[in-house]
Amino acid sequence: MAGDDAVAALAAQSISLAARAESGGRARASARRGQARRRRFGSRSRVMERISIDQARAHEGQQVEIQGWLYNLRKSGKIIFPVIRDGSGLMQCVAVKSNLPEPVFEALKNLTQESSLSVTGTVRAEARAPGGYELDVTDAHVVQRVPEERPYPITPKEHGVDFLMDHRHLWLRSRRQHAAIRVRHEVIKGIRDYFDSHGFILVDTPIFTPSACEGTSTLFEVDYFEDEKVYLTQSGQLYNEANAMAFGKVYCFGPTFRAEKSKTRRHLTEFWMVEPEMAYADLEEVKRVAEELVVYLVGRVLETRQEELKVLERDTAKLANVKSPFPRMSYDEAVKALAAKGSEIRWGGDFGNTDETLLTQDFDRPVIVDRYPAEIKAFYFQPDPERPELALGVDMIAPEGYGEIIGGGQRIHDLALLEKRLDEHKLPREAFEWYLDLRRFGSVPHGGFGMGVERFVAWMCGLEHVRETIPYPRMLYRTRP
RNA sequence: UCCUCAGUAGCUCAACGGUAGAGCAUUCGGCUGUUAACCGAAGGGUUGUAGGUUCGAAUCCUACCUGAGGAGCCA
Repeated sequence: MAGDDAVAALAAQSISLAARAESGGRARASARRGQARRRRFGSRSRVMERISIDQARAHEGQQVEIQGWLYNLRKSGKIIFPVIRDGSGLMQCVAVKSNLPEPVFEALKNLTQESSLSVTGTVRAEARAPGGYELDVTDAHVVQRVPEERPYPITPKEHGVDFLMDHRHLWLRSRRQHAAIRVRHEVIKGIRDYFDSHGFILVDTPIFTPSACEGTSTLFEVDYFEDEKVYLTQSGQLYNEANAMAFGKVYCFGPTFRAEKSKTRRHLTEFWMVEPEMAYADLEEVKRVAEELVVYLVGRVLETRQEELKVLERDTAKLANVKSPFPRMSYDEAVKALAAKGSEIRWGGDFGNTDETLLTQDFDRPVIVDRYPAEIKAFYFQPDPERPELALGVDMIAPEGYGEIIGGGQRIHDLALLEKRLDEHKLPREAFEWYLDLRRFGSVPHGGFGMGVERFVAWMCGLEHVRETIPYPRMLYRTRP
């Protein structure tokens, strides 16, 4: 109620401001103020419903009000077509000069892009309108008119990456960005639904951490109080292991930070990661859950976000192939396959981006690779019992060049072995005492994985770069807006 | 950190050693079914910065700044 009053007051104020700019607009402004006042007292709310554009279908033939922003305006003399967006969709409106009070028609006709306004009118099915419905305008109220001295910078034509990134706060209003963020929303919701319905408990891990998971070179350092240094987390995994020993099956889900000086289409310095961890789980169970999650998420996006994928011009046939079982291979087999394809990889090296693309090019779904050389993996991986030089780690590589979307594996549960590994990696024992406790008090085999949300969403959307999958991307040389 | 490419009107680009131009955006005019509408007109520039070569530099050279793509590293 208080919100409505505030909007009405703002509308009245902005109309009087707009009217001052017109010559002889004083009487009209006063008339408009009268309308705004009647709205405040709700005299019209009984006959007219305020709807969001995505509800238009259910209000065919009815008089409704839409509150939004001017997305585009096409003029043809005495008939104009303002396209309004309200966050839920786009609605083409039709304003005919002969059917409207002169000031209303003139205000609409001269409106600038992204000016905020509310329009009232009748919803009508119309094949010529994008979306299938349009609004025959009977009244309109401009809330704020964007002044022409400084027009909205993002025009309907093309723009470069630098310009769009500098205007990210406005770029989010565009259709493609809207679609990508909605797919992101669906993926995040899907992740939560999957884990919540499979016996997992959300137990979030800290963002400020006292020490590194895997060495300090890729951590952002933060000044804490009294000369203390802390770091922004790059993984919740160590805490996840403690949580799994407390709750059985857990997941954490939040932002993570990597101070890697990576400058590619797959990297952000701040990105979201979901990390499940399961007590009594071995490598095979980790692989099973990872695959089931991915199949579920792809199916869900296809089911609920067809409109968005269409806007993004995503070839959904490629996503429809993503079903169980995923092809699986060992690191050994992967290296052989890559060598046969002409890669320069040698046993013991990690896969480069071109290697990842080569590995997946023969498949229409993600590829699961496991049992990597222990040397190129973190200290906490359980060794393969048959070949101790291998770590029971697993990666899932998405098709179409989207790269590694999941990394995980089985963790060391033996105290002596874990102590040995800490020494080998020259990690300070005292910082890991609490972590070692997990092997002292009822240690069990366990494992889990991490999935990067942005890479997954980029794959779903078919985007060239992960920067469009997060509202405000943080990258090597970009921290604004 | 390294390699490659690019900085010209608010935006996207052209001009490639000889007076800086187009489309979009903005303003004005026209159009009653437009679909990034269309048609006509106007305003809009220290060509990223600093040096250098030249009669003359947006254009050639050097350094720097900014951005993009890639490598390594990673989700």
